[in-house]
Amino acid sequence: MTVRRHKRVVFERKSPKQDRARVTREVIFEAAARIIEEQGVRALSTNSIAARAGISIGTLYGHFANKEAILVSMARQQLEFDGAAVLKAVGNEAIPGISRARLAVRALIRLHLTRPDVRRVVMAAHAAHGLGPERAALVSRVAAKITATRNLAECSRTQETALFVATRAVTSIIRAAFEEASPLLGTQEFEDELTDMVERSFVPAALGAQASGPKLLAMPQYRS
Amino acid sequence: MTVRRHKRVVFERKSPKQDRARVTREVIFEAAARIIEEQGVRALSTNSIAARAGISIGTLYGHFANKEAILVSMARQQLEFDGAAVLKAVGNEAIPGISRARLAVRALIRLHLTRPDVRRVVMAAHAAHGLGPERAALVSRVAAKITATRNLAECSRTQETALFVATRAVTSIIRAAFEEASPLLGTQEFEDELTDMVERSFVPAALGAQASGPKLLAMPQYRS
Amino acid sequence: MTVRRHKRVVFERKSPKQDRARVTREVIFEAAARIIEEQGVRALSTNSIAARAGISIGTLYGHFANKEAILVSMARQQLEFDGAAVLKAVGNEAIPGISRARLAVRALIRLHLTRPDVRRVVMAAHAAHGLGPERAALVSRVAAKITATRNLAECSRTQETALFVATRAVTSIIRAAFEEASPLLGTQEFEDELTDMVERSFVPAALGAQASGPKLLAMPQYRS
Amino acid sequence: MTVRRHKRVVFERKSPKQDRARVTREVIFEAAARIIEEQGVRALSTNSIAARAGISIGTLYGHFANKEAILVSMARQQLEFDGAAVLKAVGNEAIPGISRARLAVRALIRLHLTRPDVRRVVMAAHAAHGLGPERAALVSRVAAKITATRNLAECSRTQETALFVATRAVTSIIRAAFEEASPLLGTQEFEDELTDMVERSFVPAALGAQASGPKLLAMPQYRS
DNA sequence: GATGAATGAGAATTCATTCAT
DNA sequence: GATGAATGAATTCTCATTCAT
Repeated sequence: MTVRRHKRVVFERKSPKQDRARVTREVIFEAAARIIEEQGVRALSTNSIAARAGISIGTLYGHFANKEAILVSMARQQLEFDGAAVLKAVGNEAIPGISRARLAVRALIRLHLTRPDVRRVVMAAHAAHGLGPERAALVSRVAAKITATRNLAECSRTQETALFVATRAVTSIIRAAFEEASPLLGTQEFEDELTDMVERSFVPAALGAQASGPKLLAMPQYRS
Repeated sequence: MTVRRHKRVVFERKSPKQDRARVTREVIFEAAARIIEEQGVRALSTNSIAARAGISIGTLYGHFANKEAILVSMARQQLEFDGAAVLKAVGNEAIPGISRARLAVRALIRLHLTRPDVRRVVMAAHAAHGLGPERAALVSRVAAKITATRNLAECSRTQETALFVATRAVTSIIRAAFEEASPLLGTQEFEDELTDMVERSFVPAALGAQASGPKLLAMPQYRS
Repeated sequence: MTVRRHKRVVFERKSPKQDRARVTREVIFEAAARIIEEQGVRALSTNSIAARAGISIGTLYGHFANKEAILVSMARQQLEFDGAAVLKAVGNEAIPGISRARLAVRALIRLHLTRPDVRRVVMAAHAAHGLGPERAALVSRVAAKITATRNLAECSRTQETALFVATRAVTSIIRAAFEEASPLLGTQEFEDELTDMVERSFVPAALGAQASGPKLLAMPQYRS
Repeated sequence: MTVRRHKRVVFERKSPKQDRARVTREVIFEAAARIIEEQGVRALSTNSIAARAGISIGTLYGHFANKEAILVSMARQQLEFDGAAVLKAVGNEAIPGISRARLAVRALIRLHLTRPDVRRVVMAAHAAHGLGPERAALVSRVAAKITATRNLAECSRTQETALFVATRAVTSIIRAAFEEASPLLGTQEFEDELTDMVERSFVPAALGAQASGPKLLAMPQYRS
């Protein structure tokens, strides 16, 4: 009896118990996603999720503290997945002649094309919990990994601002296109435009400075 | 007794009935806004709105069919206001040396700095009701009015796509900055970056082609 | 000031004021009836009645003390109308060979075929207000008028019980047929059966005794 | 420890779960009945029922979809009970000299004497849900069981019509007597009259034809 | 750890009725 | 007498969460 039951074996990544828990969580996620897609957010309740997942409401609460926790968890999983997907797409240098920016934009558009309703709902929950900074951090981390391979020093503006604007431009515009049910979504033109936007943000300093011209008068007193 | 009470004065624009209704609606809007700001969306209920507005729940339902109708109405009012504000800002040529793009961006940032929580909630309700296209139409209308005074023909891309991307870039990025509670908000740098983005979108074809030429610093990114 | 205002002049059947009030009441009745028929009792509210009648809710309350008063009033009018209709039908001796009982049954069936839903609702309201006895009195009065021309003395049972059973049998069975959406409604057979039932109730004692004599085929039945 | 607690005993008809649910339903029924009797239908609300039943409103909704479902359920239970009661009464041949018709009539009157208000309300709800045909089917089934033991073939009219009229006559007249608070209720005379009516409906064909006499002129076009 | 009946605060909405104009 | 905005008690029903089994 050297090895205790329930004790994780060293080379085993996850114990059966943990695996089972993970499966249950996935089942819950999928149930929630289906309800959002098929019946809308208003039909999303802990009871409906449990019923759809084929588990009892008690079990659901054994895995998540409350309803919001489910959505936030889903959002985090999605964010992780998105980050990995973009990194993978960009890292794929197999196709020459296509800029890294375009690869990233393309990957993001594709990501947003799948289960847009679910994405919107879980991200809204994530944001509503004041986790915007968490998301920002993740986006920045991924962006940093990509740009780290290039020399960013030549850029005309602070890396951070440029990064922020460029990344948000792409993700936000895609989201806006969805919310407005824009016919542009899925067109080549849309991809081109976004790609250009990103690339333009990283035009060398000299050119950038020239392009943006005057910028003489600042914008003072903001107020709510 | 030359002038009777209750007698409508000639120059009154609106009948007392309409005015009263309008005032009540405004009172309801303000109450809803305050609740969102002070207690969050979850505390927003028809009962709480009526209580805060100092009217009975019955009166509230006499003015709006349901809770959602209130939010959608607020969103529409806000959109109208936004459009007017941007047009006014751009039309203001008093300050030379500041591009129209910058004026628009500045106006939008200022608009978003006011009651951001309220804006987020009402816009979400507006979008949730499938009114994305309605909003898109309004944005396009305003953008068209602005660009109509410039020669857009020189632009390298379809007017529509360019317009869409440019306008959404600005509004969406500002919104994203809010949701993430970004420290960039309110900085000069942020305004500069957005302004550049818009202006670059409308750089004449030739220059545009040149600008996007290098494409050396591909800067993709990520988001869920 | 011999003649007071508001005092009805003797030879004037109805003052214009009263006529107008009567018209308004009829308009209200018709509005209520239409709502019951078209949208069901649940849609019947003082507000919906006023709206449908094209008058203000305040005016409605100027004519009726409350919602129930409207229905009770409608029921009374209907009962009066029913009584008159039956009496007229029975009095019509133009068609020889048709028994008075049959004429009454026929008239009642026809009455119940008109606006059955409205009838059900207003009669239920009438009964719910404990006005059953009022209705009973009216039915008895009509029945008395009809049978008064015949020699009821020969009947084997108390006039009252016989009357009660016979009249209720007809009206109640017709109503039951409606509530159960019975296919018998409107058939000749149904009329025959009801007519027989009434006539049998008034068969002279001797014959009646004989008829009920055998009692071989007892046919009981059931209902909740 | 041969018998474990929580272990279902072999002869238990129903699982504890089902039993508990059944008890709760009965508690709800009784609470509703009491409110109807003591405070009238207008006091009947889901809240008042739950309170009176000593359960939470949530539990009530866990057992019934809505208020109407409770009443319809009560009506069905009552209909089942009534059918069984009548069959039992008729089957009781212990008392000779009393016709089956009389036994059935007597049973029905007795049934209607208990909780008349409750009966009226639940039956009204049942009918209002368009379940008249359901009720008709049950009545017919019970009537068929009773008459099945006798030769109905000799009857002068279609079995269906005769059955319908006879059964509805009894049940409807009893109900009418209640609604009108008739003093006849509970008298021997009333029972006699109803019994006669039923028996007369099943007088042999020959006699029946004779009794109903002329019936020469049909009654044509009915219309609402 | 799973179960699911029970909970009950609270949300949305209705509607009979009043009353100042 | 007409009007109809305002009232607010009352009603139906939901749903996140708990806890005994």
